[in-house]
Amino acid sequence: MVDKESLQFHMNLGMLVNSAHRAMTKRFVQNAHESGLDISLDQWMVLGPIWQRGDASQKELGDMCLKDKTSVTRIIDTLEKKNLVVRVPDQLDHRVNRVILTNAGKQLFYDVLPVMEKTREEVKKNIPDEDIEIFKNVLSSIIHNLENDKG
Amino acid sequence: MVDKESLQFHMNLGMLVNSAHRAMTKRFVQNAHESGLDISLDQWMVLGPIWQRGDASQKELGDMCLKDKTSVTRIIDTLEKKNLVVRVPDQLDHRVNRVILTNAGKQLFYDVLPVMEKTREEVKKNIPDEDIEIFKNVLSSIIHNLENDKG
DNA sequence: ATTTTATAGTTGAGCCATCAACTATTATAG
DNA sequence: CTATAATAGTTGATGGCTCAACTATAAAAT
Repeated sequence: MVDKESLQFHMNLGMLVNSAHRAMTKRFVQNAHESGLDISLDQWMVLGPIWQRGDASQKELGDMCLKDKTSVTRIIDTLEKKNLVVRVPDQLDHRVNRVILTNAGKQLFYDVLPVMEKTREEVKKNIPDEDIEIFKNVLSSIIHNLENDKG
Repeated sequence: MVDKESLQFHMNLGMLVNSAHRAMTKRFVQNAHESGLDISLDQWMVLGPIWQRGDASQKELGDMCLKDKTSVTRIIDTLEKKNLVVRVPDQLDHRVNRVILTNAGKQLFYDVLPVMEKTREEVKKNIPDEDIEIFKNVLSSIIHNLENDKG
């Protein structure tokens, strides 16, 4: 229930992005839950690149997901506790872990795909494709504008 | 450092929003820190409506900020610890707290305003105004699409 | 007037983000 | 070869989000 006043107040860019982000995350988790699947959006974000590549170091996962290495460590911790992935020490570089999917992880990945698709459709409902394109471009520009975290 | 591969992977809407959101939050906090101010974006989001109204119940703050009541409770806890706001029991309805700014809270609000403005400019740099408008509209539509949390 | 229901707020648990400090390993400089 | 620097990952602290369960108060139903 978003009344006029709050919406007006929230025409502030940052807050709009914040709210949209939380709404999307929440809906994804709810949809997954309704399908009997227990996974967070962040866990899914990490699972994707592992599936895509077969394996990935935590560093690579951080780059792909634009996530901090600390976050990756803890998400992998959680995924490992749930027996969805395993860490395998890299034989060449002993600093790195290769993260690979277990069979349960692969299964979950396939199960979640339609949930992702459903959520995507709910999110985009009644929004013209050309606006979505502009929307994505603006997001990319913002990320680019803020890229130099330490600059 | 966002390479092509990760960017392509991230053309996924949800992840783009996620990343943009974190980048904006991070930059705001960094800018505040550079000005010697210690405040998070969420604390600022809550401070705004209190300042605007003079006082606000936690319920109202949640509505204005599109935040869960639990989140509001804890953000107010933090703000109270920092002596930026105080909870005053409502005399008419004993269930509600009126939250008001302390002098330190008001001072901080004014101090943060230029930081907010600076951050806003950094975020919007090189993005046409009409694209920003579409961007906001898409965000509003997404929030609207996902509004029925329990529906 | 008494039950029932709704509302405002709090608390605990689980997950994620950031910062800073740390270990271990590899790469580079001298 | 050794000292130094860079890289991959972990840990602890602090802050925030969500869910579910809870307390206290107010409003509605009968």
